[in-house]
Amino acid sequence: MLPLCGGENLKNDNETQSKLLLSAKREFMEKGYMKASLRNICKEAGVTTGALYFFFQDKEDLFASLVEEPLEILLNIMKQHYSEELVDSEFKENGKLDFSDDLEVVKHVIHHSYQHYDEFQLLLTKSQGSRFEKCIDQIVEFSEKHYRILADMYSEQTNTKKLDDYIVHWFAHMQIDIFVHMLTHEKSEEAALQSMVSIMKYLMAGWSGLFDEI
Amino acid sequence: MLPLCGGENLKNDNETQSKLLLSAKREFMEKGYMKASLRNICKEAGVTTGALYFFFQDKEDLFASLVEEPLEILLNIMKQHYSEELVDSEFKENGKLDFSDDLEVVKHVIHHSYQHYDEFQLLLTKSQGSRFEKCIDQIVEFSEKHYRILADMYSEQTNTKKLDDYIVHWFAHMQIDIFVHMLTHEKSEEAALQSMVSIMKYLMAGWSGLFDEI
Amino acid sequence: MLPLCGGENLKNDNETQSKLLLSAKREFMEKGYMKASLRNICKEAGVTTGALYFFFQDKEDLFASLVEEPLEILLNIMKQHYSEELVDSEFKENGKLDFSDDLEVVKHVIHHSYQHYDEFQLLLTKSQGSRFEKCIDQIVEFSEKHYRILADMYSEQTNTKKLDDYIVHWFAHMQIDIFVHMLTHEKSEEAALQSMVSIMKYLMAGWSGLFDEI
Amino acid sequence: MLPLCGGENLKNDNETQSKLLLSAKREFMEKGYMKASLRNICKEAGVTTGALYFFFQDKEDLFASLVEEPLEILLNIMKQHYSEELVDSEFKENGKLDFSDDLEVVKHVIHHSYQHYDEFQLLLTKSQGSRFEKCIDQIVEFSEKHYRILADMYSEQTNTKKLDDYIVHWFAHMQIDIFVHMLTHEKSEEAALQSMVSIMKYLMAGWSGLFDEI
DNA sequence: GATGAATGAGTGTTCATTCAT
DNA sequence: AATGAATGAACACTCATTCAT
Repeated sequence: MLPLCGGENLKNDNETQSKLLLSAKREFMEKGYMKASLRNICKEAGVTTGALYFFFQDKEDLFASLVEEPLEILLNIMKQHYSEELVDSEFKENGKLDFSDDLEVVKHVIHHSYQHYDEFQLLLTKSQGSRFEKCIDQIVEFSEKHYRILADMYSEQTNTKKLDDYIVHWFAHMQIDIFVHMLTHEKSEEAALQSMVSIMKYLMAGWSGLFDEI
Repeated sequence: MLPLCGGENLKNDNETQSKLLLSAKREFMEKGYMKASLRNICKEAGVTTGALYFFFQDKEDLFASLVEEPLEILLNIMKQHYSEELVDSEFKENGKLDFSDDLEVVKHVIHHSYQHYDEFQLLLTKSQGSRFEKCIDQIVEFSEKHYRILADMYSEQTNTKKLDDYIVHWFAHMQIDIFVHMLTHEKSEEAALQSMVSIMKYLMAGWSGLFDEI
Repeated sequence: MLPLCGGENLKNDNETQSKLLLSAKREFMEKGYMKASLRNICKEAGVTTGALYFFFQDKEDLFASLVEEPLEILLNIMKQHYSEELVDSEFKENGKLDFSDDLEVVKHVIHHSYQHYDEFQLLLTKSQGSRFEKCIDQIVEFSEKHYRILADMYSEQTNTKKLDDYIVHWFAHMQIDIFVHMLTHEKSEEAALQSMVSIMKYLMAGWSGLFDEI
Repeated sequence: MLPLCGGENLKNDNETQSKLLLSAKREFMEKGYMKASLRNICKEAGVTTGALYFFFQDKEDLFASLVEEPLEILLNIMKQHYSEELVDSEFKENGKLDFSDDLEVVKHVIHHSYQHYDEFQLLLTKSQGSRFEKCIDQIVEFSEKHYRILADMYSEQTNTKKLDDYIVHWFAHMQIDIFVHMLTHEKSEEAALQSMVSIMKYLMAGWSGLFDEI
């Protein structure tokens, strides 16, 4: 936390550790968490197994060292945006929900995840067998809470029915699925952003309609 | 040998094989394809390793014996529905796309997949490492082709712009994601059906709007 | 032995057994005794494992059923020729050893072994792991005894030194090696015969010289 | 690391590896390559299976570690002798072929192979199933080329007919067979040498006669 | 910091053989 | 005469992990 040594990330000071992380990233990317071989990671890094166990507790810790921080940051971005959003959340004169903040989050999140493209690939498509295999659920749960609150506020203020939990859950899930889909299929941030935004708009357009349905 | 029982599936006549399939289903369900241990499956079935290899070629064949048929049937349901649909596809007077056939497919598909609940769980969430790990893509590809054709027909008849491939791909993907999500989260067929249908309606409502966007 | 049923080999009366023997020959030829798989032999023969064990005691018995008789016959040919030879063995006026009988044996042996080409291939190059893996030694031993007697007779009658055992052993061995070599490298009986004879002549030419050496 | 002991082979520094090699030699010798059990080798060496795989890639590598070097050296001895031989090859006044160099090779080769007696036993009689199973052919091919050249030189200089390929091949094969035979049957180098030399002389005596035959 | 030797349980798979029917 | 289900030990090999140095 302290900007010692000029603020450089302390972890990367060590060359061996860096080589291991790089090699690990390649191996996990190629084979996925379970099939990845620590033996191989060490060999590719030009380092012995012992060295790996000096820096990392075990296989899972090595994987976590790659993906944990980017995930935490993502979660923090969402947390922060959502709390801000709730504070100044207002409804426009036309009585429609304002999703402009949501689009901001999306942009921010996409930017962050393309900054750490490899790490999010690992997290979203290569983590089966590790403790991160359910990380999507974690993210969903996060945005689900947000939409639950948002929906409740809306239905209170417009005297419409309360949205079913499963609708909210699904909406949140859908959003994350789209996000994952983008990250998996679009190589460039620009393309992803464009697709994502137009799809989000499409989804959000029908959102208020949900409150009128029986 | 004699068709006494009215042509009941011959495969399951054998007790050992049945016990193995049951035991395998439990093991795969619990640990996923890769971490599942054949030794364990045999032990739980009260059978030796050799017996397993009498009935199944290898680990993958054992897994396939559980999930292949349900998957094939699902694909056939989609294939059949889609081909019928295209034949008598018409647009209502109000110029809107008619998704009533799609809803029929969804109902049929959901019914089938809840009849083989465990098998689809295996297929969709436990197949990593087997040749079925990409089966979702296979299903998506299937419905994507369908929506591509549907979209082209619509834009021709209404003189609107042709839909981008990625929009079509996303729409198809989304639909499958919802399906997977339902299957994973809703225990009962009724609940799943209800959720699925209302979400499909929501998605389809905005569909024609896509053709007007820039 | 009795020419019942028209003299047909009784073994081949049974179709299943014949198919097994044929399939076994192919498998042993392709993979050698050890790597041959009984499972595979049965599958190729279109027969179950149990059937194999009805006709044959075990893997070795199956192999023996293919090669034993041809080997016995070969040994008998040698035995018969050699005993005849010793009876009317004489030395020509020029005092040289008469190998014309030996050439007769060679011709007979080669004829027999090309009549059962596959079986001798099995015996000589594919039998490792079975009780026939040392059958070459058996044949060598046979002809060694013959040459021992022949050499002793010669040295007695010509008052030359007695040949060392190792020379006799080597001479016998050499002859068999040549035979094996021919069988392995020459596809046609004619070619083999021609090569074999000229080589034998070459070897035999120097034979008498051995008795003069110190 | 320090060249204390005068550059002694570093491989054998390790005790476990040495024990494994010793145990492996015994097992391969007793059962042959295919039937040898790595489990057993490890047990006899008082070491776990993992240890074996730390030092050797697989079963074949373990076998190769025993026999490869001795074989290479043998091939090199032949290569070197043969190339020297061709350079100063001359024919004596009496017009006979000079095989004195060949005898030198034989002596050298026999000395080398008795220095590594066990390894050559493995190579020549226990290697079936490994990549060395055809190593005799390799050696034959080597000396065959040599005799082909030698024969051609002779026939050119004496204006005699060119020797058939199969005669040359057979002569080379014969020589190697004798060598293998010696190594397999004579325990001591001295006995082997004596036998080998006298047999070689015998064979070479008739060699020039081959050029006169039709 | 890092080495490299070693562990030991685990993997999927193959095999010759048996035996009730 | 032949089936086909079942055995159970064995196989080569891989793995994450440990630890004295």
